[in-house]
Amino acid sequence: MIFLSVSTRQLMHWLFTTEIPAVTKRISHFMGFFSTESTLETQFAPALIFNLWRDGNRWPKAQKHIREMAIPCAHELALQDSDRVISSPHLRVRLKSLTIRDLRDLLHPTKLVEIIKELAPFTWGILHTFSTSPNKARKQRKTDEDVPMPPSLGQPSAGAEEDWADDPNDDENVEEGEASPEAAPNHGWSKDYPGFSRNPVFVILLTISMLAFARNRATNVLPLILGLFFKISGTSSRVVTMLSNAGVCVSSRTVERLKVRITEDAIRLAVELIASGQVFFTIFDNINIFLRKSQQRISNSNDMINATNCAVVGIPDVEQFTEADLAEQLALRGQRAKAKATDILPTPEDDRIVGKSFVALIAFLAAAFACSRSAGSITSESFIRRGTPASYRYKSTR
DNA sequence: ACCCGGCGGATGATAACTAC
DNA sequence: GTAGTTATCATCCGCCGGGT
Repeated sequence: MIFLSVSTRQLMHWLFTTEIPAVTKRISHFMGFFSTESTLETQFAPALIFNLWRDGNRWPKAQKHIREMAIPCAHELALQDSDRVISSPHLRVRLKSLTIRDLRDLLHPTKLVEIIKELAPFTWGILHTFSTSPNKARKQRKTDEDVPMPPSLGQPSAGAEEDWADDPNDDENVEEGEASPEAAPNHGWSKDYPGFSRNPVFVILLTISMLAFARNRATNVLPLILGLFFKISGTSSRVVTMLSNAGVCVSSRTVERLKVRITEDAIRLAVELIASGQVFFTIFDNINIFLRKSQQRISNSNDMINATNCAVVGIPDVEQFTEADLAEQLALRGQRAKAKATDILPTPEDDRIVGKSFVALIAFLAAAFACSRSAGSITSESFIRRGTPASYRYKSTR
């Protein structure tokens, strides 16, 4: 190099652009990846060069420019992440074909965390570094008490996205923490992020969801769940509109459509159960919801929703009615008018059964509670299916 | 190319607030 | 005290554009 009086730049440019076979062979070897080697620097020679360039003690002024070189690569990685996220079938919900079963499956945000983490590892890593790196107070506390912090904090290097701590594998914390932070029974995530008042995993999940929803409105899993949650929590339409514009949730109108859809599905399930021949019972329940004061000057009127809720509950372990029972059943029709108080008077036998049922109910609740503490969910054997067959509005005047 | 999901805006009602 | 403006709500409608 000195003998020929060429600059390093000229030499490097020639090395990586020449067509001379003896040189290209060596350069290809230099650019190759050798997975059997132990360290990255021996696996991939450019990594060795890059790490030498990153020596801030030797070339402090160059560091700024070397980092800037990585920015276009970061953009490419972000675009790849984004493409994967918006084209994933797991993250899109089609309202028209949504069923209650689908919706129940969706209400497990832990699954979403795993899906998005896999689809967008780079973006997740960047946001993780952004949100979980210790702030001034935590750094101070760490030096004072030597509190163990999650790994990967405080090293925002380009390779940091791979080595952050595994996600807390707790079932409902993301959902619970979002729905009712005070009532959440176990803050499982807080042991992974000591000192944090919010679960960073949920924040990152929501961030990526918002970004993807802004780019492609069909990537709507989390916005749909959150929209439903906001709506049924009584959030005002202005707030929902604002959150919808920010990409947090779908519009109020879309939540209305979702409600229509799952109501249709609920009715379908109820009809299915009734038509199946299984023994069932129904519960009717009136609900009266105050909406707003609609008139005060002439009359005192309120707008209310007055609806009747109907639950159809199947009883699995009861013998089905047969045709032979039909005559007996039909003979009962109209007999209620002749009923007397003594017909429904509890007998000692009833008292005994109610007592046993009560004990059994307590036992079931205790078992369900224990189950929910260990497995994170209650699986009930009863088939409760609900529908809202009729709802109507009228103005009540008092 | 076409379907339809989702969005923005309209609608129609009244209470509450504000400027004059 | 009056007139005008703003806020609020559920629901309806037309249209854009993503996805098949």
